[in-house]
Amino acid sequence: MRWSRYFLYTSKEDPAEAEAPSHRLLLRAGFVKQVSAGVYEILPAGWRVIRKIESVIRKEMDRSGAQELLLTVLNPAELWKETGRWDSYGDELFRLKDRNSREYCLGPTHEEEITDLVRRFIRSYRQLPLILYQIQVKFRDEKRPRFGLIRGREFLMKDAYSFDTDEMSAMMSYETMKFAYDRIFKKLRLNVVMAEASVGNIGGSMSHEFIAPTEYGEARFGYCENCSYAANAEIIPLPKPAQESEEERPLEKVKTPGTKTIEALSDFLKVPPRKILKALLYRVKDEWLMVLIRGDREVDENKLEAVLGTDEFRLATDEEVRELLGTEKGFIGIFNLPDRIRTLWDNSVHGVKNMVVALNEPDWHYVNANPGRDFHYGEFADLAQVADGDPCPKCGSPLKVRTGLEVGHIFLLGTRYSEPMKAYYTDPEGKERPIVMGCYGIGVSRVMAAIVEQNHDDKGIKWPTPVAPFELEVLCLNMSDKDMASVAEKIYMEAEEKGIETIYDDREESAGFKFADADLVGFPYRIVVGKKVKEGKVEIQKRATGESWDVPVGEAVNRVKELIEEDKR
RNA sequence: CGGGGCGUAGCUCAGGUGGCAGAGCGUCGGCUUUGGGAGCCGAAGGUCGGGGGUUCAAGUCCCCCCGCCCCGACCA
Repeated sequence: MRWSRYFLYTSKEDPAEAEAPSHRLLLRAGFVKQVSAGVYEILPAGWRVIRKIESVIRKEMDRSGAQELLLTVLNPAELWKETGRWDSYGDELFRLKDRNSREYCLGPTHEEEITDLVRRFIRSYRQLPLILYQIQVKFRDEKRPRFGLIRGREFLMKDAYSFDTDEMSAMMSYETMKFAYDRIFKKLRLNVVMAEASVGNIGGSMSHEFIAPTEYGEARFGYCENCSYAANAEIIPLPKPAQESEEERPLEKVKTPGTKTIEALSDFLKVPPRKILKALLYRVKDEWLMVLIRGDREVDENKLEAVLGTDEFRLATDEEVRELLGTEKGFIGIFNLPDRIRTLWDNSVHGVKNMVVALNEPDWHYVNANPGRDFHYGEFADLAQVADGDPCPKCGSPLKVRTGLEVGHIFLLGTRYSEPMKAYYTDPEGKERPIVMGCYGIGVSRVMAAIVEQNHDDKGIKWPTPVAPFELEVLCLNMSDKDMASVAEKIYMEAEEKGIETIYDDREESAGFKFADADLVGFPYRIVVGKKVKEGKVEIQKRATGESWDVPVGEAVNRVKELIEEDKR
């Protein structure tokens, strides 16, 4: 491909709206174009990357026995009503009506449609197990699309679904997919951690997330370097710590003017945050709940949701705190509580001695409050966000907690969909049984973003060879120099002939301009044709490492071919 | 959905107290230049996000709406 004819237009300046590196670089280097919030066009160079990612996925899915098909984007509402998700999916579902007022949605995922398809063809245990998959555009009307391709409202996804006769067999399908995913991410040169995850709304009994560690990420996960445990932070349990052995000091009431935050109170009293009892008032449906947690801890609202069994809760407003407790936020405590307030004590509070506790009186705190003597614990629960250094639930070593991007997620669904949709098969005894399902997703467009997040520097992208839009760029530094241009042309033709995916920068631009563009767009190898052609030499440069080699003109293409093949192994 | 920021040329942005619509980059034409986003000359390019209002006069002040980004909540 000649760059002078290629639909690839870079920009010298960072786009104003982008912050995350992948968002910024994919826009600036001309891979994608934004249409509206969370909706992107994928331009030719970007599409070449996507197609390579897809082909890696296809190869591994096919190899594991899965069969590709293509479901519809337009889903009839009836199927979604069968599983109850027409209502429970909420505003995230793009809904529309046809000219006859029949209701549809744009598929955000395809459990309903695939289950409908399978129940029409699968009748016998002899037809199972079965794994079907597709690569298709998905629609989710996210409340907050973010970071370009990382969280879009329209995005590409590979979704696979497994169908088995029983839980045991389903587990084997699940394991098969786990191995396939492992191979896929390795081939994509994406560093991922497989983490235990919660099943969430989709339902089911077991789930793992494949998280690519990145600075800009939405998933928090913890992992243990000692025993290789890894899990999404929201499901890592934190036990009650042991009782502190500190001697109990006498209770004291202290004036603490204006100390509305833990930080301010800690500074004022010269007491570490972990010695402060933090109290948060929640509105849960129509009831009140006070959560007590150590001052150095944050509430993980996913854990709170799991404990409460509902997501219908929020923090109380300033007015509600005033009305109910007669105090201000920052001075909420456990004393003189109205009976109708339920309390939940986070495990972290257990055993802490000589705490600072508010008493629902603005500008006053107790210091040296002790359990048993000055107050009594209530119901304990695990509600705290996991932090770096918390103990591994398997072996007790300190965990590392990081952020990342969830690029894949697999679920053992059980009969969550087959049961309500009556997807049954007949077993060898002639009895009807529900098919046991699993589902397996990879965010294809998000994978492209994740690769950029993990492979870039301040100049631009460094595409790993297996997913690069072109493997080689031939860069002619001066198009008006006849010798240079003809050598560059020859090298370009030779590279194409030898099956190297090559882009030839034949644009009439200055050397600096072309180098800067080459770094930005990030093709893994380039052959620079410059002044050294006079000595019969050109320069090979490797984007990932910055290495370069001067080689004779006649050897350059073969040398690059070797390097590329090595990378792809 | 709550909080914050922004919307002016293709892109990045400047335009106190209301008074002729601007710069750099990019584009087009010409000259010159070619190992790290070159230089000079010239040109084209705008419903100032949209609507309403105040005013002799609105990019600027007021009201309503829309869009985009960031934080939080939410999220297979």
